[in-house]
Amino acid sequence: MMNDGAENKNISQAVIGRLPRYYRYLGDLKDDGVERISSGELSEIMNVTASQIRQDFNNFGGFGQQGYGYNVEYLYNEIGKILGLNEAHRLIIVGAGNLGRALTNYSNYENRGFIFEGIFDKDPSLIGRKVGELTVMPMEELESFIIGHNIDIVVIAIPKTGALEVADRVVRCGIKAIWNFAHTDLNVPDDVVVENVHLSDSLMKLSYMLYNKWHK
Amino acid sequence: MMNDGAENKNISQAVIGRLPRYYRYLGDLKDDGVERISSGELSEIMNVTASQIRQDFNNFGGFGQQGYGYNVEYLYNEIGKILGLNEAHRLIIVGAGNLGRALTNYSNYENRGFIFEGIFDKDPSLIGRKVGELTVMPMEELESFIIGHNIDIVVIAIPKTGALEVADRVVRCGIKAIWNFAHTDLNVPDDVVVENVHLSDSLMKLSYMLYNKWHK
DNA sequence: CTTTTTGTGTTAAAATATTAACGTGTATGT
DNA sequence: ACATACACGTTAATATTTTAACACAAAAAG
Repeated sequence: MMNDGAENKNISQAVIGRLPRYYRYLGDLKDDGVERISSGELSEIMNVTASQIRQDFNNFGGFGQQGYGYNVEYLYNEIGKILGLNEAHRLIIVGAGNLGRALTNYSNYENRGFIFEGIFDKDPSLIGRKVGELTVMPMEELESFIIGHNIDIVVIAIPKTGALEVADRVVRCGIKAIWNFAHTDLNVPDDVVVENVHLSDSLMKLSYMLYNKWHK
Repeated sequence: MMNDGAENKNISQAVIGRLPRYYRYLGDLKDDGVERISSGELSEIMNVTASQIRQDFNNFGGFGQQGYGYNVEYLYNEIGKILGLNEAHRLIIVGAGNLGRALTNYSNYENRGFIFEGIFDKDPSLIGRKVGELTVMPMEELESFIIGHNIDIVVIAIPKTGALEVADRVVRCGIKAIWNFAHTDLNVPDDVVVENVHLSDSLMKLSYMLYNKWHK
């Protein structure tokens, strides 16, 4: 039996962090034509415990049925909704360097629903250049573009010098979500969410694990 | 008083994940000329509890002194050693697309000690092209290059089709660490460590948080 | 030199997260 | 139609992580 849908329950970061992975595996299963799956089967494929899977889904009310399991397509769609993928997101990228250009192209392929509307840089020699289907714009137009194009999410892909200033500027325009690739932490108000992708940190973690393989 | 250095203690993933962030803040403090710092001061700067900081460092034996705190430079160096940054790492990138090219340049600037030795692609039209100081090589030369140049770490920056095969190939050459940007999980032996950077997952997490800001 | 303050390493307590156990509803097979 | 097996949601137990408390060593002050 389903409960209230748990809209006002406090979902832990641990659970949220696992949702995209569920979504990915369920998408693959769907593409393979799999119609139903049990927590036990999924647990084998994903290398997690069946208990954790049921527990995680139950945070949002539970999507399965006793004796049957989960309908793959239904579950896939429900998790998509939880992740906010039913609505389109409009993004801009600040920084037209290698990383900014890579993200423009990469994410357009992989992520339906995340639409890259513009790319900015302060370097005059880059302005006007094409990046995929976009044209690099000067930083002066940042604020007006955000407001005029109803931008949801700002991607910061510039060195740490300048990242904090850009964050301040976009927050003042009402931006509530920042995808931060700069090598620093941002200081933003409580109602603004930041997802950091610190590539150096990730590489250091790999380095640690390489030299300490005996732990797991 | 310091204990044995805790070489054989089992360090949790939670702690390891925080080490690079400590390293980053300590590096900044060092650059600012700060000589000593207490867990209390550091906790304010980093927005974590002082207790956690002391607990984390104590996993490795503890680096501070009562009544004094921590010597910034010493602590910075010690954490660097723990992360394996005292030794040079030789990397290659598989995939000379936008992301692969971005990583080549990005990481050379940001990360001393991680040396990019080569870049590979299966697309004939890319082979021979310059990426920074490197020249794109064909996939046929992958194995011989890894062995000949004593490569430590392989970066996978290709679409998920092909990623598993590349992982198999490099593991057969004795590679023990993979930095994986492909949109899939790799299946590798137990003694090989994989650090995943799933950008789509990260973006979905941001999307979730944007629509569920009330959970902290 | 003695006293007071500082701030660690460490132990204990509280909070979270994960795993296991189980009762019950649904599907499947005879 | 009935019995059996399946597999969920849920509760309970275990394990891990985080936070708080404290005893004592070193530094600073008097």
